[in-house]
This record gives sequence, structure tokens and C-alpha cells, in this order.
Amino acid sequence: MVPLKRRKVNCSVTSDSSGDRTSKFPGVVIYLLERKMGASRRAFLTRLGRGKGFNIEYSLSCSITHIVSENNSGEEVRTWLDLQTGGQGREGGEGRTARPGSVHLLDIVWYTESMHAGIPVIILDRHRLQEREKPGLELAVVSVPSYACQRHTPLLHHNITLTDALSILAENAELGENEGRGVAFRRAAALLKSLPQEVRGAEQLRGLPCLGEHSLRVIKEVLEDGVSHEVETTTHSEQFKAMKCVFQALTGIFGVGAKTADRWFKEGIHTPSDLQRSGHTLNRAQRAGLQYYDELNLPVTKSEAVAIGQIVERAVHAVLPGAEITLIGGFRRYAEQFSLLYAFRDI
DNA sequence: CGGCTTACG
DNA sequence: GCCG
DNA sequence: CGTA
Repeated sequence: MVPLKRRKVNCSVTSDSSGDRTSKFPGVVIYLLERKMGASRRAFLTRLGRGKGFNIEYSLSCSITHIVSENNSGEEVRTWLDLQTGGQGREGGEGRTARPGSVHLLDIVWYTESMHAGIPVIILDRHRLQEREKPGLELAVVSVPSYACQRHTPLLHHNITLTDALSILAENAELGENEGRGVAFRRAAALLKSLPQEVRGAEQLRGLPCLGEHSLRVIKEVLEDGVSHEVETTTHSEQFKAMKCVFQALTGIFGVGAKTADRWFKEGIHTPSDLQRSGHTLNRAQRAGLQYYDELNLPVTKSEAVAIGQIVERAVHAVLPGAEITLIGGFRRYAEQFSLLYAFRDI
């Protein structure tokens, strides 16, 4: 079990201009293409979607993630989009778009199915506007450096559904005290995070490191069916849910790691309250962890970070007038963790 | 079949 | 589970 | 064994 991080930063993504509309589904910003759809039908579909909590924009901004069209071919929409954006949304382009992943070009069938489901349904091949792809572009067999240290592993990447699935299997292995197996699934997920674009077919991944029979099978299922049977079973398993919950509660105590959580779990200690009652002998860190349980599990806010930075700055200036103090770490790297680091420039 | 990140307290 |  |  990978220890949970303490003091998670409240790291809500600053939404861009269009994100102001409250949406039940952050990450899904829909643009309905009026061409061939007609203004009145577009207005109707927009009202329907917004009523169900979907974020539907009327103008084409860079925050759009899903473009839905009716009675247009993939080429038509692509040509139209290129005209609007000067080709910036193009997949396999030179990375000029700031947003990860490219816009999904979808048929109205995806929209109607999503309306019916009340949530954005997982995009399957039949939902996509089929584009006659340049051979070897869309289905490019990707290659990656074999050393993990040579790969980028960004937080925001192009294969979230796949990494989510593999992460569940990793978590399950870790909970079952099968660390090695967990490591393998985590490596497989990490590899997918490094890919420059969304994977469309498992064939693209042949020969890549860290992806063996099991991971490839899961990936294939998710790509073809939207879900993996094994992942679904695991997610809904009472055993898994219970273990996950207890682990979160116990390792959430500073000074308690996977081993101790495991031991206590077997002894029937499932919550911090159970622990209090048990009268177990705790070490110094754990006593503090229990005493300040709530506070230590509160996110560090940006203003808190800035305030601490100012205290340090005053102290440093007392010794080194003119020293420049810069807050770095999580708030700059857009990571979940928050580190308080102070670097000194030569003065 | 063994090993799975690393440094430090 | 994946790899050497 | 735990934190980072």
C-alpha cells in the first residue's frame, strides 16, 4: 500500500473563462455544431443538456472538450474546425494547444445517449465521427523510452479512463498485500500517462515496456466496451470497498503506514476511534497523529502557504536583507502535494 | 525465480 | 504483473 | 517502520 499523502492541497483547477457555468461534469464542455443541425434544434438540445447539468457552450473556445455534430462527416467537421482555429486543435499536431488531449469529435448519438443516461457516456468508437485518417497517424504505433526517468508522467494526460482502470487493480493488489503486483499495475499506468496522445486500440501498444498480457487485456476491454469486467468486479467488491475505507482511515493517522494499518485491521481496529478505545501503545508520531487527526488531514490552502512564506521571509530578511524568497513546490507544479521549500538565489 | 525508488530518522 |  |  502506498502511503497516503498528508495535507492534500485544495487543488481545484482554475477554470478558464467558460468554466463559470456550474457543471455537474467538470472536464466535459460541449459545443453543439449548428451547421446542418439548425439553430432551433441546437437551442432545444442545449436547453435539454443544461437542464441535466451539462456544460454546453455557445461559442467555440479553447475550453471545449466535446464537439457534437449531426449529419456532418468527420472530414467536414475537421475542415470546419481547422478554419475556426487555424489548425490548433489538430491531433498529432505540434502541441500548440494548451489543453491536454484533443477535442472529441462526436456524433449526435453520443449526445442523445448521454442525455438518456443523465451523464456523459463513455465515448465508444461508434460515437466518434469517423475521419479517414492518414495511415500511420491516428493508429500510429507509439514508442516510448525504455527508462522511466526519460518519460514525462504528467498529472493531466490523454488516457485517464485507462489509467483509472489500472490504478484500481494496483490498489486492489496493494490492499491484498501484494506489493509487487501493485507496482506492476502502477508502472503500466505510468507508461500510459507518458503517451503523447489518446490510445485508440490496444494494438498500438504492442511491444511497450511494463504492459504485459494482463494490463493489455484490461486496456483492450476498456477501449472496446468502456469498462473492464475485472475492474468492475473489484470496484464493487464489498471486501475491496471495506479494506480501502479502513486503510484510508488508519494510514490517515500520521505515523501509521501500510504495515501497521494491516496489523490493526486484522485485530479489528478499523477507525481512529477504535484505536482510541483499544488503548494500544502508540509511538510519539502516532500520538500526535491521533491528537491532530482532523487538522492534519485538512488541505493546505494557498493563503496559508503564502502566510508561512511571509513569516520565513521576515526571518530571513532579519539576517540577509535583500534576500529573495520564492514559494515553490506543489502550487507551482500543479501537483496534489504541497511542499514548503525556500530557495536562495545568489545575492 | 527474485525484485520491485530512494534517502533518511 | 512484468522483466531480466 | 514511517515520511517524503
